[in-house]
Amino acid sequence: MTATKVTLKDVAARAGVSYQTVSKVLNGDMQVAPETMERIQAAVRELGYRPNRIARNMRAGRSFMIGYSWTQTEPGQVNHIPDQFLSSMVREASAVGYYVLPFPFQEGSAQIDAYRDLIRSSNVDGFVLSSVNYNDPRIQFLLKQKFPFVAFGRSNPDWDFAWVDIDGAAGTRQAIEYLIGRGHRRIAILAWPEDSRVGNDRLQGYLDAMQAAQIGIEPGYVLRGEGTFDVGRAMTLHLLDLPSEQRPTAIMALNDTMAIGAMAAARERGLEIGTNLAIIGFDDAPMAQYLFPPLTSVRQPIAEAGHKCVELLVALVEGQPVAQKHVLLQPSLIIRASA
Amino acid sequence: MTATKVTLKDVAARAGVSYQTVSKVLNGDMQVAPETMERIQAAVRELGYRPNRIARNMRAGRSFMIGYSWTQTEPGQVNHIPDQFLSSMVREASAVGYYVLPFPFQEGSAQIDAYRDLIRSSNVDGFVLSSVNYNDPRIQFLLKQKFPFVAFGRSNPDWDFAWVDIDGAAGTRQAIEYLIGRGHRRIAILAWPEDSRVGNDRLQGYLDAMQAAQIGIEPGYVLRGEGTFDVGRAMTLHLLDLPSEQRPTAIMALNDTMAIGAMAAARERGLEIGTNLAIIGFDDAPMAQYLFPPLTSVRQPIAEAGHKCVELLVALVEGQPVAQKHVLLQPSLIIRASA
DNA sequence: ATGATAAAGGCGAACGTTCGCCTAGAGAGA
DNA sequence: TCTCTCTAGGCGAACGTTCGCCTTTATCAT
Repeated sequence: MTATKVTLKDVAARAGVSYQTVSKVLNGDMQVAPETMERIQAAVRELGYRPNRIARNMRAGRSFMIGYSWTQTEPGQVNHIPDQFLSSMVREASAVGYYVLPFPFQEGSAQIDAYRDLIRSSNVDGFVLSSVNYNDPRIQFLLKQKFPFVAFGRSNPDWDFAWVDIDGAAGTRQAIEYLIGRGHRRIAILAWPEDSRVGNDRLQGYLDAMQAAQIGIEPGYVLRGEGTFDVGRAMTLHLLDLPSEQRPTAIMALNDTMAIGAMAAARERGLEIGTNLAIIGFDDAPMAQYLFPPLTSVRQPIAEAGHKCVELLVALVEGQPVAQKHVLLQPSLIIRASA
Repeated sequence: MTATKVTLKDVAARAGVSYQTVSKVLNGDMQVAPETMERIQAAVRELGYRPNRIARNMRAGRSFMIGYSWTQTEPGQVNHIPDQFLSSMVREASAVGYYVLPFPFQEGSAQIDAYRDLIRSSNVDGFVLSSVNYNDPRIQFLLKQKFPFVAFGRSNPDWDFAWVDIDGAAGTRQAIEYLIGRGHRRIAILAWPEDSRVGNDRLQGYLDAMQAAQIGIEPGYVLRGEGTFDVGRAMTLHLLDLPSEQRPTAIMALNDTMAIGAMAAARERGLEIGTNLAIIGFDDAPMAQYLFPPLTSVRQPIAEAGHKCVELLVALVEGQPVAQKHVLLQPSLIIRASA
């Protein structure tokens, strides 16, 4: 209705009280006569008053914003995770009166500068970090600054900070146990470079499951490389070209993109996936269900992770006691036709 | 270094001038002696001063934020578009001194309430809308409020507002012309319900290309339904079960998800995709290249669209003259093995 | 010498809140 | 009647900027 901004003073004038009184009444900080209350509420309604968030934040010395920088998916890479994670954070943040402020991911020292700038300009009350790894400089920096943050993912064990993570080892273990239960013994794994914390975590699940089943780890079955289609395909071709008595009967990849590369390789070698060769991925990308055959994969509770990150961060920011600073969520194996 | 917030007054005290002078100097609004300039800059550097954005926005009566509500991808749907679009907006906004404020998409009247609230609370200076359709209530509302916004997508032709869109008709036309050039005459199209503006736009390209080639439109070749895998598969099964002299030799789908459904159907009928049956999708989802066979698809310049939306919106917000209120971007056909 | 002009910088006010303290009046106990 | 207490609400200040206007001093032409 009114084009111009409605302020507390406008409401106060209409209700016949001082504007500070309106503020207090709306915030429940003051007892007033029922009749006054009614007048104030009517004025608010009629004018369509909403508190000016900027002024409120100014006064509070806070911004009620959560900074979040995310690695954009490189074009051509299949990655639905960031999208889902952000979406879930936005929903949860909105529910508790916060907003998520996404800012561009940057490489090198510019990255820390971006975080520093946001802190100094009072733009955010805290951060959620994703794609964390060993020795993450952002964690180091924020710890030193004593600035509130929550990491989605673990880092160095001796650093003390709040994190939410998905139990990658458990995911892989579940998948490998499933394969073993189906009678597989020669199980290969397409893993990531050693500097990837997530990769090592997921790999550990493989090692654990194999050992628990008393199957020796064949070093030649543990391949490491970047998590791309091409690498997954090349590794699988290598495995399939082993002499037939050494050739694995099942292959697990640490992400779906590699698994899809593995499927392509199997097709090239004329193998029927799911019968001649079992393949399992990790991530349960939306496309997994539409592949031929549909890909068995480990699904991560991404939405819940986003939710937990925000919940934890808000508690930290507001100085509430935090029940548990570490949240480890369990993934689940989605069984389809590929294994 | 300093844990506490550094303000203009701190800088001023150290430089030995009034804090207003510091403000003006930093904003280039004032000439000072070179020596004073040097002292101020040194103080800024040493204290690590950054202007408090909240206070600055308060004074400016603006927030330098762009509101953006996006339909989260339903789990199981393949949609990389929103992710890419948001990422591009964030980058561009950051380059011109703005931030993007994502807020949750809501259904029904709550949706307009969300926009209204953001306006009234002075939270955003403008909006970018995506997933617009005919009679979009958000456009109606924002036009009435005279609040700045840019739509990613067109709506009713008689509404006057700024938009950025991708020329869907041109994309489909290009694909159909390619098919015709390869000798196809019996070309079917898996289209969307009639209430979808985007769907109708893309369909028009099919009609245009067929007419230009003087190929009559076979009504049975134009199928409409939701853009899902199951619908795409069902439609394709229907087409493939036509008597052989009526069976289409090529099928275009208005998105990749339907095209993947079509591929599944073709496989079920024992057809070799790319030789016995040509299939083309739309969107060029990241997975398209990894399908078997890799899917020919129409790629949209999403990043450029995000860029243009922000550019246009910022011009509107700042009252700069806008060269063109309508931007129509051209998609391109990515040819792979499926057609 | 004098007034005009420009350069360098100070000062008060305002943006819209919230917060703490103050006050006018009413009611009540002695 | 006097004081004491409670209630309902007013008032000034402050958050950190930016903006407009004012003051001081030096420079210069007359």
